[in-house]
Amino acid sequence: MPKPTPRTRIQERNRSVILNAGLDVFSQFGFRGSTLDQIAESAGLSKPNLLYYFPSKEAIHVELLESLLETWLDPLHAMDPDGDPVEEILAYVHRKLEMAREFPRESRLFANEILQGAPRIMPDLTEGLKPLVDEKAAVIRDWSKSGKIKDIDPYHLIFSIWAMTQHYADFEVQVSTVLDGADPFEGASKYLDTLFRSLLTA
Amino acid sequence: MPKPTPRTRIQERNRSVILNAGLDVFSQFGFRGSTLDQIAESAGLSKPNLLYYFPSKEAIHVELLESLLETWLDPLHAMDPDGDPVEEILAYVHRKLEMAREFPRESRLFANEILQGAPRIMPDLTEGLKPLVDEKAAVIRDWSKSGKIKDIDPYHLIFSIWAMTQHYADFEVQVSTVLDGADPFEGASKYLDTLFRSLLTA
DNA sequence: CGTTTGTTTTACCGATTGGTAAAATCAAAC
DNA sequence: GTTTGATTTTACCAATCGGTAAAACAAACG
Repeated sequence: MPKPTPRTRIQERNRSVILNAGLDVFSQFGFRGSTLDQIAESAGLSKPNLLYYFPSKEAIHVELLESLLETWLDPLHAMDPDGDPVEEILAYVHRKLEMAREFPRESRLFANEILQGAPRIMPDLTEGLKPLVDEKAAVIRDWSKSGKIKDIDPYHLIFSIWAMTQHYADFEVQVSTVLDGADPFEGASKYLDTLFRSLLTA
Repeated sequence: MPKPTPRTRIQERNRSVILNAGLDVFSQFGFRGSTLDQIAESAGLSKPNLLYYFPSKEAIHVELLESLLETWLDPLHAMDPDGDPVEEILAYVHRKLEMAREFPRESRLFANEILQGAPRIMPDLTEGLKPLVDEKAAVIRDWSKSGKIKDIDPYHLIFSIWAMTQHYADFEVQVSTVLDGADPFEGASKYLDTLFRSLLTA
């Protein structure tokens, strides 16, 4: 157990304040583009005080990334092989879109990490994400083979769901510039429903 | 004319060497995460020698971004209102996917800039990208109204094309981890063709 | 040759980087 | 209310940051 549970309330509170500030900064500038001073100011603490709660800049980043990936894969985990194929896949789409709306910073943190070559999260990708995707891809393939949905590549289906839902979080600046004030997620939800429904059932 | 054409061959060659190195570094680490020393080493030049050809780190970044956006919007520009709607849209998809394969660094450079809030390219977004998207969205809307394609939100259609094609460049590490060696673009081309064809014609 | 122009290197600068030492302060238990 | 441990601040450090000055070098040209 390398991370003993925080003892006091102050530790609990300050650690979460720091992680929240770190999420703000890392999600915008990536690991190398972020500074401890930025995070400290955003957290309302002094820099040495940050380092009283975390041993290093990297420790904050790693803790954010690791707690992220679990949450990130939950919706995919929830895809039920025994449910109705079309509704299961569409439910996954909507859950993923909802996460992009609720946790845009987490989405951008992940995007930054992947853009930089996943130096800190690669092991979790091969040992956590890949097996899960393989498992769910097999489920989707079975649905295709048994004629319950159209015959499509399950991997690219999953990629396309990731790409389109995360796009609304990661490229929010661009999206809202083009839409000029309108709420992107409203329209996105309807559009994605139509898109994937027509793909799976046509 | 703030940028006089380079006079000598050495200038022409070194400027392009520097821009190429800058593209390597900036596309991976973003503006703030990149250093002049990194770019200099990647270019095989000394840092002061870099600054002989470019006045600052930012100047390299800006020049990369500006020359990028033109190229980036070309495929959308090429969408012909008088062509066959389905084929025009699909041609756009394939052109965009081809660009993601040929110019993944440019895609990641752009992604980094947007992730960081588009601090250096926002004007070009509102003055260049938005009007073009509005124009093409109107074209697509006309196609919908006249029954040539199904009734869909043209803005979200365009977003989805961007998201899915650029995903293969921006998230290349993740994609190739999951696919484990297979060429992503082969399957992506077929999948995207099926996806958008069924959306537009079903 | 010498001169001029273009190019590269050496040496350096102040500011900021991630991180540390240790004193000062605070909080809670005794 | 004092003692003990948790917390915060002050002062600092070596390394790296973006950038500059100026000398050294190279090339073209008369």
